[in-house]
Amino acid sequence: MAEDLRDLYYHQPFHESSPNNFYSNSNITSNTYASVMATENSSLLHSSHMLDPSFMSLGEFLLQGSSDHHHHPDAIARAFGLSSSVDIQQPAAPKSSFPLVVKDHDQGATCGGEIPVTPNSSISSSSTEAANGDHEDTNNKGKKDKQQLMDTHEDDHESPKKDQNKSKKKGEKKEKQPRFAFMTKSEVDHLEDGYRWRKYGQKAVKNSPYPRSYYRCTTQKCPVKKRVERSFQDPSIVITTYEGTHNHHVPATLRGNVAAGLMLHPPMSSILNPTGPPPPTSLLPQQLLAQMPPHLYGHGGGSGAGSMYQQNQNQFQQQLQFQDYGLLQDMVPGSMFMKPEP
DNA sequence: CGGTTTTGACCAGCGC
DNA sequence: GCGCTGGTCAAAACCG
Repeated sequence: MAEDLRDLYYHQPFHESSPNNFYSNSNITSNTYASVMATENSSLLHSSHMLDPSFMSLGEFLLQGSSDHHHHPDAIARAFGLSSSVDIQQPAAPKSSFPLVVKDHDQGATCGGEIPVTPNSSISSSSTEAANGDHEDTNNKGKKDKQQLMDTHEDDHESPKKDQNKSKKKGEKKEKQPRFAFMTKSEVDHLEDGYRWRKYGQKAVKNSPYPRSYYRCTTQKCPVKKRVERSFQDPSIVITTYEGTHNHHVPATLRGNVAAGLMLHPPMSSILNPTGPPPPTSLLPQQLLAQMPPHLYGHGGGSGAGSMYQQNQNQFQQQLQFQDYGLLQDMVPGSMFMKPEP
């Protein structure tokens, strides 16, 4: 069953469209969607609902009523490695479409981002690897092992690369890091999440004009990495994959900004409670912001620069002048898909 | 000048 | 064994 689920999840087709200048960090689109696509080692995966082919959108998930204990909000926090609970309300979101996209903030009409799915369709390209979990599960399994080993070596400081590789034991298995991916409708690839990231690689993606970028948390000894790539079938969609759990708090220098950003960002509030008052601050832990795809709470910038965040914040404020954030009314099924343990 | 990004090279795993 | 691919390294370039 898990395999079926993964198959469904991993074979999300995307609309084909022409590339755009997704490298531009200067623009924030009017559309920002966020969706969680997959996670490993997540307690959420035990929910029988996740086995429903219709799946559940992030919005649905987040907003699942407390009556459904399978989807207690705490599970979300747990999924993100958090501890705080969230008061979540039931959305009136359709369940028909798939994959699901949570509309973050948007100018209303252009709530595209809804990605129709053909059950038998498949994504052959690794450009969708983040969404294509069997890729990650198979191809990356060994690579992740290597990766972790290399990471640990990094901490040791810094023997030549070849020595690092030589010193690796083949049999050693890397501990599986919790991982989750998000689909985001955004022109900005790398979005501010409160943590500082350093780009350490970029690779061309097979069958895609868009490269995949590799980032590592700059905090010492923090193992968290993330990959950012753009869907080649819908270039407006960014797929962000987080791997690992931060072993530290959000960098202090960014906290204020992030927190401030939160206050200014209706999207998150709307997601949690579309019609009601802003949620209590306790509902928006920094960790949640940091661990969640940045897009869920608005736009962020590149690799953790405060200036970038400031820039985005300004842009967001500009958006505020024109937008009505009626998030959940327009919410379409999103893509919070929890990838079950194999 | 320190931190970040870019980018070509390198390596391991996998399929054939 | 070979080629392909994804992931990472690390020197150079870039930037504030």
